[in-house]
Amino acid sequence: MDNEKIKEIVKEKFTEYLALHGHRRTPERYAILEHIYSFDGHFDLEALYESMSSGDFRVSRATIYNTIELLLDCRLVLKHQFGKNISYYEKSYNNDNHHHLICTECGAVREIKDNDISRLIENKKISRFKPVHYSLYMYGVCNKCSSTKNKKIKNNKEIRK
Amino acid sequence: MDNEKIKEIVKEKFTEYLALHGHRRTPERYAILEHIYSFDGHFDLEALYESMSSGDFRVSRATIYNTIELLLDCRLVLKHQFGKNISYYEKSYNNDNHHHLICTECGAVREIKDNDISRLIENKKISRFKPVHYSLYMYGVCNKCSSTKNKKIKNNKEIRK
DNA sequence: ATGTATGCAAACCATTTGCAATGAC
DNA sequence: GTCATTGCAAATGGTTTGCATACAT
Repeated sequence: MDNEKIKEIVKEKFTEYLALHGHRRTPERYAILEHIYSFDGHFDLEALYESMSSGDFRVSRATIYNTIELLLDCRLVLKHQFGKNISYYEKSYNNDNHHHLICTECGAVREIKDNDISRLIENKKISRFKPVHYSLYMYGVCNKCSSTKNKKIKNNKEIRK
Repeated sequence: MDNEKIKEIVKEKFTEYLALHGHRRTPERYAILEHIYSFDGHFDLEALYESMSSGDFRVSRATIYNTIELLLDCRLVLKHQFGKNISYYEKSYNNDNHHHLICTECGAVREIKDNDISRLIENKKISRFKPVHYSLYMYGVCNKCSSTKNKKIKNNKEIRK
């Protein structure tokens, strides 16, 4: 789908959400949404802040933190915590379901799709719980780190001989 | 399995790990492992610290933070981040694979088992990545919050009429 | 004896909060 | 005009770090 069309739709959805909850439609909030839907992949809020600071609409950190809560609540943005003490986010509208591979050595995050897994999770019926969304994180060692790690352990063994 | 037997096994595994990596076998490290395997469920490190402080073996926060890294590395403990800016942990040996239901309203965390999902994820072949473990978090609304939330939105609508 | 591990306190840093000024309604 | 929202700066709090002391090897 055309990216401009997507932006239009998410803005409409945001407007509906704001109205429903009695929140004001401020230019800051729309600028943040617009900015988030202008690029792909994960981002943290400091990066978003800096990226917007150098752009044409500057907003404060406080406003970014406030607005991201609204965007999470209306499901236009997803939050991830991959292990470090920092939160990452990604747009969620028109962003197909995917799972995350996280390298425990270097922290690299890769995305994969698997419709069988997705379908099974989405169709899971749970008593006394209304599922809204889910995150599947697979931790392991990426190709790049795989050889390095074995070397390290081997070295330790050698040292102790 | 008998819990004392489990403690014995995990201590052995920890010893192997320490030897392999050239780390010392300090009483603090074993006391922390022993303590973690003395109860069920999730815990954060502040709770662990306080729990151990009132017990018979006091360790510093720094040592807890250091030791938990080792226990994560040798896979005797699992780390979770359920959305808040705090990390939770749980023992992983003899702790059957389960998934987490997280209520986005009240933050309550519930565990469920689903062998079909587990099997599908565990058997997934991924190129250029060696999976070690995974976490599946399902976010939604628990029974208790389900009615409360609808009331809230309804009230907002009424107010705006 | 050597140097890793511990304990303490200070530092760090992502996030939250308080408050005066702004502006959406 | 009212009060939610913004921006700034200070506060918070989980986690990390620096360093002197202790102790596993």
